[in-house]
Amino acid sequence: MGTKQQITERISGLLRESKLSVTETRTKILELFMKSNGALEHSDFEKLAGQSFDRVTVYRTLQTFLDKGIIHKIPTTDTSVRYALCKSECSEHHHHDHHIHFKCEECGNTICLDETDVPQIQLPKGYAAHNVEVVVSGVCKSCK
Amino acid sequence: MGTKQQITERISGLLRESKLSVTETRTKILELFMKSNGALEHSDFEKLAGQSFDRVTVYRTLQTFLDKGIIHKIPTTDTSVRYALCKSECSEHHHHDHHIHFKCEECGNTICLDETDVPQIQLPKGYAAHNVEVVVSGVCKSCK
DNA sequence: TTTATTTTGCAACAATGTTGCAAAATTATG
DNA sequence: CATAATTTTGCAACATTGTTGCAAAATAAA
Repeated sequence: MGTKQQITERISGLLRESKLSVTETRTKILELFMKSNGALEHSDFEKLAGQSFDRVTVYRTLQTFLDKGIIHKIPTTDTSVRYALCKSECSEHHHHDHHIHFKCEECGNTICLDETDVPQIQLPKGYAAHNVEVVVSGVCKSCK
Repeated sequence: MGTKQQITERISGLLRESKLSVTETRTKILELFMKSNGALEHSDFEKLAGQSFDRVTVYRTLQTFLDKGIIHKIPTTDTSVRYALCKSECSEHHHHDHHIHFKCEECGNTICLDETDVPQIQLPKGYAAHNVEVVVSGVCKSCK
């Protein structure tokens, strides 16, 4: 993962590429994403290392990251919203989230399985598919 | 779909099978599910034909139906929760929702595609799959 | 360093979901 | 069919989650 220094520089670069000011809140939130390899939800951000950020700021920051293609949402069956970092192929105008998500029933973590292909779905006649979301639930590697 | 009378009887039977009292609220909500072939969200129920039901009653009714395996939830990327009727194979203890969902970007409707197979997903080693949720978004038959 | 722009935090609000409890409706029993 | 036991409903009050406007603070540009 690199040193703290390297990560901070990588984050600054990422923000500048997206034409966003490099601020403390944004840096901390991106750090958290990089540290955790799973998906995060809103509440994970408020109790952030040491200091606490305003709820409103967190909402706006996540929305900004979504708009710029830095993060993406993962579908859930409850009212929570989960976010994960996008891979480099994503950009503001072209989203490319073609990977599946795995939710562990034991630890509750949701992770992106980047190497697993999204299957081709044979839809009935008359339907046009633009995007396919797959969420598999079960037991993950670590909980087995 | 049968006459109004037949539908009412079918609903009563369904409720009694699940050991639930046959009440007006429950009947109306199940009628709405049967009339609409798509998935419904909470707000669809409150403005229900003629009369309006208490929000709390609707929440509790939907939760009860979920518990009994009469309806199931459909994953979304926002905070809304969508519900659809289960097929007959579902029961209180064994859920069998192996069908995919289609969300139309034009009309906003979500429907269950019962005939379309859920694909086999090849997970990385160490992962055990219990359930696979697939939501395809695009343009539906009617909106094309 | 100063100015212009962007971001943050607060307050206030809106929407959504939950809990306890008494009244009403439904079901079970004699 | 009438009454008792049980379940469900609706209200009030509250908790949680998400949104908007605006002035102060932080960041970027000159």
